[in-house]
Amino acid sequence: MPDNVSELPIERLRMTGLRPTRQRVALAELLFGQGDRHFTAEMLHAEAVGKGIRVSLATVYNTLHQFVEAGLLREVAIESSKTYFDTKTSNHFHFFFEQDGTLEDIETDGLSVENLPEAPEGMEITRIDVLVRLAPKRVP
Amino acid sequence: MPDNVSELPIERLRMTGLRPTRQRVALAELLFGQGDRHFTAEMLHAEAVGKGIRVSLATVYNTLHQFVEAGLLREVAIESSKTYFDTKTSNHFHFFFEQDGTLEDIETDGLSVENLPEAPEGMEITRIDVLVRLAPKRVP
DNA sequence: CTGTGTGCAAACTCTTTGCATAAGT
DNA sequence: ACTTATGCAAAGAGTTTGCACACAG
Repeated sequence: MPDNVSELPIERLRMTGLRPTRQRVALAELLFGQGDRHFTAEMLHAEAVGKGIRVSLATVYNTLHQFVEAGLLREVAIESSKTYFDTKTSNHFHFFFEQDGTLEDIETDGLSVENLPEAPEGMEITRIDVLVRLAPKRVP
Repeated sequence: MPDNVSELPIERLRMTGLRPTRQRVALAELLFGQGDRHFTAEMLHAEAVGKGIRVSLATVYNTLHQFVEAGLLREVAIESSKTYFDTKTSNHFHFFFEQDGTLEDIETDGLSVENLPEAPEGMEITRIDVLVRLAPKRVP
């Protein structure tokens, strides 16, 4: 497993035209090695440094934006001072836990928005973001 | 109309327990005098100053947060460095124009999200935010 | 009068940038 | 070699805070 797993991100980067540098490959391995993830630049930087990867916060920011541009990541719209990213780029929705500010994918199969009005003249819909906000149920 | 219109914000503020100071009344008049509005703290501050209202940016920030807490305003979740507020507090959705970063209410009574999964154990849904992202239609 | 609100400037957080150095092809 | 990426520190944007003064009740 450790043999070819490290090759995958390199391919992925090459295909997007990004040079597979040490830092980019390491970050890609962290991000795409496991299941879907939600995180901020600082969270990823801390994780990388914690695992002995030498990378600066500025490079993490640069890399994340490059990944978004390349379609490997997307940003999530929440009202927070921090920017959240998501490794799942296909159209899907999120639970947002207000208590701790974490995100979780909504398993989406049948999910849809009904009775959406027309896009205004000359505009087209590029994406629909749905954020379902959750709080601990208070006992009545 | 110009007679009692200026009284309304005062009532509104009293009911929420906020003292109707000069600045708060002036901001409330700007916000609730017309139809629904979407704006940032800086936008509102600029508008107020432009109309000769003497108020500091810090007070605008404080006031907006107090209004949110009082239920007179709500924040809108978009991925932007700036915080957007909305004078319409009832549940409704938004168009987001990616080109210029502006917001618009979606006029719909029938709009709904279908097949939403259960909230996780012990959690309840506090709100559902839907953001329909629009870009200029490109000619095929 | 008494206590809350305001203004200002400084502090803070998150993010971006400029430039010399390092690394990929 | 040639070009692009990285790291660092400093700058930048947006927002919050602390404290003296002002104002509403």
